Amino acid sequence: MNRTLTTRGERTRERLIEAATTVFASSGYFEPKITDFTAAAGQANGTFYRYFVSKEEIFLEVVRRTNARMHESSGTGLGPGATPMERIENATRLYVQAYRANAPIMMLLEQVSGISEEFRDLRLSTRRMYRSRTEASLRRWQERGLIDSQLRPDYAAEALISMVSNFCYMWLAMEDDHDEDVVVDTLSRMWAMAIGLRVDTPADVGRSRTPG
Amino acid sequence: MNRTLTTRGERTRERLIEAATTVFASSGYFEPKITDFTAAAGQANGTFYRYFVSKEEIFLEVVRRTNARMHESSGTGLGPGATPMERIENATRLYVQAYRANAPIMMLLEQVSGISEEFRDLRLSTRRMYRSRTEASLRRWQERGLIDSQLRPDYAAEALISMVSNFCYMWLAMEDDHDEDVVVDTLSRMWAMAIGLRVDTPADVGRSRTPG
Amino acid sequence: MNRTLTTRGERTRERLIEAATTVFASSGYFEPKITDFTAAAGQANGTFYRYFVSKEEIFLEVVRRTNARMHESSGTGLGPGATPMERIENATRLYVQAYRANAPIMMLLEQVSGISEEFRDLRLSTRRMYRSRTEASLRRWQERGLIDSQLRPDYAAEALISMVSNFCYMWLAMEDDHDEDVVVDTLSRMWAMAIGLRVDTPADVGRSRTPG
Amino acid sequence: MNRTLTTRGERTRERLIEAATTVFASSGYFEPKITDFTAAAGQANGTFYRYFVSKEEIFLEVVRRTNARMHESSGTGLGPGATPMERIENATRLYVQAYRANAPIMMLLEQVSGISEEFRDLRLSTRRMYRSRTEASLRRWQERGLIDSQLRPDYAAEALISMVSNFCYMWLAMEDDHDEDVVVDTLSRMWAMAIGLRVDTPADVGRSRTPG
DNA sequence: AATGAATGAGTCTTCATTCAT
DNA sequence: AATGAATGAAGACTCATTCAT
Repeated sequence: MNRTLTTRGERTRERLIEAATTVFASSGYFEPKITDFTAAAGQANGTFYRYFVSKEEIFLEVVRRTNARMHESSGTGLGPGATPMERIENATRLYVQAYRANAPIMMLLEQVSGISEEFRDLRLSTRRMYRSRTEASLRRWQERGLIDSQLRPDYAAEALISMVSNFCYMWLAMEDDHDEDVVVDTLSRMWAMAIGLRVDTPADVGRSRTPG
Repeated sequence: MNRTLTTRGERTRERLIEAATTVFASSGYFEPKITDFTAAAGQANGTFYRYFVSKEEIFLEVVRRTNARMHESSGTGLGPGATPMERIENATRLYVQAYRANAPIMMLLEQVSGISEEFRDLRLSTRRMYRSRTEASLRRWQERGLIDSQLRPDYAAEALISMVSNFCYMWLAMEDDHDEDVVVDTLSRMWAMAIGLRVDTPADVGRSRTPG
Repeated sequence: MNRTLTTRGERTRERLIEAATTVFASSGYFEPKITDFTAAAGQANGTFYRYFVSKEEIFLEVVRRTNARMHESSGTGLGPGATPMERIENATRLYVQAYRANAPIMMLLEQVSGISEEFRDLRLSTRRMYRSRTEASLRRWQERGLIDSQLRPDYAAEALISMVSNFCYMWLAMEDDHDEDVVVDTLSRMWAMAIGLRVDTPADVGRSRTPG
Repeated sequence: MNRTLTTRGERTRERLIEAATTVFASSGYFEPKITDFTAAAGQANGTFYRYFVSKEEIFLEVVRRTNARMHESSGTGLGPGATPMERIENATRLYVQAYRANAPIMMLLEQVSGISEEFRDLRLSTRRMYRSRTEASLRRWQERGLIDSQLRPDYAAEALISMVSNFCYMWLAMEDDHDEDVVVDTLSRMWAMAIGLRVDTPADVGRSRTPG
């Protein structure tokens, strides 16, 4: 296979990737046949093999692009003076929005992550990014005494990412009809409280009943 | 197909299900062929069709049994005097243990839940049970003023189940090497804190540093 | 296989044949599986092989009985003084009625006669009987100068049997809605005329227009 | 499946049909497997499915072509001045010859006409053509007073076609050794006489012996 | 570079037949 | 004699991949 593509070749390859994204999104990973991609791209079946060696390969390309979009969306955009609560809310909203925007492929990746090392790594790549950022924040906030010092940042980060990502997954996969603002508020609040960050609560909750 | 099986037939069917459980657990849903099940059960290939019409059907049976085991394991066994914290810890431990015990099939179900309504429903069945129990508890505790009254119990329950179940999934799917006790302690603690339940914390955490 | 059957065995065998007759009649020769016969007879599948070695064998038995019924129905019942026309009408009516009564199997036999020597012979057995009777009648009538002397009795007999039998076949196979009396009258009249037998016709028909 | 075929594809399809015609003719409808067609056409087994979805479909195509040939052969080619007797003889000869030329498939069609609506319709298509032509002729001749006015043209046409077609079928199916000229003469003569058309007969036949 | 025809290995599925009870 | 479970050969069909144009 010739590795250097002409402009025309580049365009054909691009079309195939776009077609595959659509096809994967609507039919999952297993159902589509090679010819579904070429048909959707308006190409002959033999053409596929000029650019990809297998369904797996084109899927990897599709996922890589989705991952890239997820990464792009995760920049905080907050100044250095932002409070932890602001950061949590901002990160949660960005995650929820990015997940929704890329839901079909993200969910697909979730499902196929069990079938090979390579898929698992791809699925982990985005998660690891969120997890390590979260862990770093937790450490910083623990050092500053802002949150529960007893939590292990690594475990806690994993748990928080689980909460948010799996909530989104179930929400979108199972077609539950949630309101985005309520979702973001609830997840942010629980996130903050789970790590012992001070959150505005009615004075009478919990603590007041068990006066020191 | 004769629906009433003899003892011998019952035993053969049972063997096939057990074999399929093993095969699914180690090879996933898509890789196994019908003959893999019959070979593992020491039966001729045609025998499969006496008891099942397709791979999907035997998988459903395998999952139903796994779900049943998950349900069985979820009884709390705690007396009426147990505190919320005790209940959370107990439930978390039971869930983590049940998940570990049935990990291969639970994870598989996670992965195939996208390929058909029926699989999705089966995957939801266990989740729904946990979610509704959780939601009921949250309502009760809110009524008694023990936890944050601002949280919507339905969203919060979904978030908590997400946190626990997806933590387990990632832990076991990605072969992270966690310690069960730390997992249970961390998840229980975060669960409790996330809902505003009073948790033993060092007196200086959070609240004291950010005085109103 | 034990050849001498007990009374019970005899009954089972009989049930299988009856069931097979029904099944063949409604589903043709190729569609039915061995288990269809046993199921229809209320017997276990293995039982079939105690009495028959194959579907072909039970079919032969079914056809033999049908053939026997066709043979029984073909006796004329007319006295020695009957006229040729009376004999033709009687024979035609008996044939048509017998064919109708045994239509499903007769038609089936028609269809399977191409698949083996044995089936062909069975199909020919009834036809041969009718043909040789017809041929004999034609010869007799030719000797008596009652009919066209130029016709070869063998060919003519074949043609007449073809006319009647195939008319019945198409009638019943294609679900044309004919009236039995009209069928019998038309076939009898044409039969008689075809062999030059004097038939009552309006004086002006044919002959009168082309006076010698 | 791409519906527009290239020249190469067209040729392959054509080869398969020709091969199938041969295979069906010599082995009947049920015996041949898909691979028999492809092997006979020098093609790989998968190739079959590029052009046909099933054995039934290729059989239908084979029969359609045979029917087309039967239709083509049925043009009389006689001028407007031809006598009814000439027309009957001509039509009979053409039918007998066409039947012989396409005997294997015609006989096969006869046999499979019982297994599906579609086959039955195809089998009826040729028959219907002959029957309606015959019926039309009979009506015309009745109007002109040339033949028996008591016969119902529809029943009579059916009977005549039965006589000719089933004679041919038995002749060729059962491998009787008939002489084509005798067959045509006999059938034509009987056809004519059956409808009361004046036929050259020895003056002493029938009528004279049984004086009113 | 693109096409679409051809290939054939890999599976599923049926069902006549045998076997153990 | 009867049962129904088990067997496995036979054949259909799919589809990734190669090939000729």
